[in-house]
Amino acid sequence: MTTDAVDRAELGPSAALVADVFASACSSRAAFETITGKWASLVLLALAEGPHRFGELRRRVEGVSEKMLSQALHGLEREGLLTRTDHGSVPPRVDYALTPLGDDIARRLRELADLLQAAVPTLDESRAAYDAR
Amino acid sequence: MTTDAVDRAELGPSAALVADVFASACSSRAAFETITGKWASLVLLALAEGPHRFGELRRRVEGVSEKMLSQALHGLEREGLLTRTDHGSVPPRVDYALTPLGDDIARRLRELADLLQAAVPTLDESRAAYDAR
DNA sequence: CGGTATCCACCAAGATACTG
DNA sequence: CAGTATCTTGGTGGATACCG
Repeated sequence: MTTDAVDRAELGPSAALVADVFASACSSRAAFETITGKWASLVLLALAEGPHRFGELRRRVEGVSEKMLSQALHGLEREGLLTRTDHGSVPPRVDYALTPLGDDIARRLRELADLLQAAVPTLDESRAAYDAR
Repeated sequence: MTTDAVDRAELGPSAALVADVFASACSSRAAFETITGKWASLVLLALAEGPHRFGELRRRVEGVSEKMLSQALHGLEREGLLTRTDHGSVPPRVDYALTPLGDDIARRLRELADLLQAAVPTLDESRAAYDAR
């Protein structure tokens, strides 16, 4: 962590923690941006339902391209949120699964998604009202 | 909602819900993308600590430009996650505050951020290990 | 099947300047 | 103070083609 974040450690609601998502240099912020990325978040959500193969993810996450999926997968693997298992067989088989940390995070994302899914009518109304102005 | 999502309603953990974040046409997905946007998520986190003025948010969310902040604010207001209160005074004073739904969402994001902040050592290690390969 | 490589278009986003 | 307007550019992401 940076010393800036240490200095600020007594201020926020996350007082006991040294890290700070608001700090642009903090690695928690970088991880936060990876996770909240357009595709990465949906990949995490998909993997929360169990391990998936590349093609399965491609189909599950509607609209993702191979390139973006590959990129998201690498990013999440880098942050240690998922594991990649290449079975080295022919035809190839590669499984992606969440690590414990990844699973924790995915669960929160799931709650968020559930909240949003339940709020769809409210959301649609707000948007319509805003656009009508 | 799309009929596809209705058809899929009995499959996932969100079985009871008709909406589906995985569906690119579902409004919950649009909201999900707004919320998980780079700046919007940090704005929500900041507002979870109480109402803020424009300038306060600008300072709190390290690295955000006026343009991006303004944009994020409009997006969140559109989704009905925050309210904008213009006091119409001179000098101008405008307050941004979360709606109940916005607050629900922000709380989940806070949990996510806390998880990440606590995991910083793990995160740093994973990243270093991955980059070393 | 599970990707990578390359090219390209577009737009997100920064910088700057200006206004109510 | 609280923004909007305009310009410019770098990176995101789509399409296509190809490889182990």
